[in-house]
Amino acid sequence: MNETSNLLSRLSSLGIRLTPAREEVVNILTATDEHLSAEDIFFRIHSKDPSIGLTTVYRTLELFEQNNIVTKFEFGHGRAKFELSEEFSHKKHHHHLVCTKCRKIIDYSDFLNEEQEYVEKTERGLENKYAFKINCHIIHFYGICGDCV
Amino acid sequence: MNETSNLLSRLSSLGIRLTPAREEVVNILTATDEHLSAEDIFFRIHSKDPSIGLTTVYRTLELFEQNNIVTKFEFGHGRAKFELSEEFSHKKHHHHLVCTKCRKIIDYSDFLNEEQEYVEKTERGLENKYAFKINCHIIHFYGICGDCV
DNA sequence: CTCTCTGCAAAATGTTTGCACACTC
DNA sequence: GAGTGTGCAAACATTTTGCAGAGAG
Repeated sequence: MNETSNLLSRLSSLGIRLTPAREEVVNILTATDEHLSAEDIFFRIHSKDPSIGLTTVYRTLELFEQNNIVTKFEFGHGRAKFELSEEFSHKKHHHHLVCTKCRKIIDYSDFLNEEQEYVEKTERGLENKYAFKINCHIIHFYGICGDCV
Repeated sequence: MNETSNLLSRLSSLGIRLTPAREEVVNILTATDEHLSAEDIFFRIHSKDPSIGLTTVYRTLELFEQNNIVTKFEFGHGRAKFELSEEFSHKKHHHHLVCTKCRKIIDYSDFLNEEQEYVEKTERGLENKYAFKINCHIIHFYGICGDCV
């Protein structure tokens, strides 16, 4: 079973109907490697099916986010970006490298062993010390990319 | 030399005048351990000096951010939060533990050794592989706090 | 006198909500 | 027929900008 059928069965098991709008959002997020904003997604949908509105895109993304189907990132500069959650994405576990000048975002999947070791240790420790149940983590490195120096 | 005089000399070396509004922003950020939004800062200033406007607070924060005096965080939910950069803060190097239910933010300074090892290795590796000059990193752990279970 | 800093009001931006209609079960 | 999903327009919240005046050097 691939990620997409996995996603579709998750939707139906949650009782979330697969309407045309939702299907398009899934398609777009599945097809891209970029980090898209709600408006980006809306424009791409709009070129295929102009009857679908921006509001629906927002509502779909919120619904998906609350069911852990998509993850919302705020990299700064006020516009949230969305990507499929790891479970439904063909992308590997990754983090983000952000150029603070041109705002380019690079996904990197390097150093996962080191990361995992650090993250596991830290998560356990934080859960104990602060009585948290930790669900996820984000790691962003910020800097200036080669094109911007 | 403490952090505050350090900060003041940085401002003057940058040719940034220490106006009353800017001084108040510095005072408030120095005095607090919380993560304040622009509006939070504005309200605190306003109770001391009602003549200072929200616009000036935004402009001051932007100026400070661009000169690495404050760091802007977007934890989600649309409102940016500001804190003094490490160099000027009495707080230790720390990261954030965020409750996704009540939005509480805990600063933690634990596991810094493990972190440093991981971060140094990763930074060096990323700089080489992606031709970046990395300036900083953020690590956020998200979960549900003890009060919210 | 020039340049910086500011407050105010207005604009811009990104996102959410109210409502009426359409569609599904 | 009840409940879900939708588009549109309006509302909303946060942040930014234009402008004219105040203040510093």
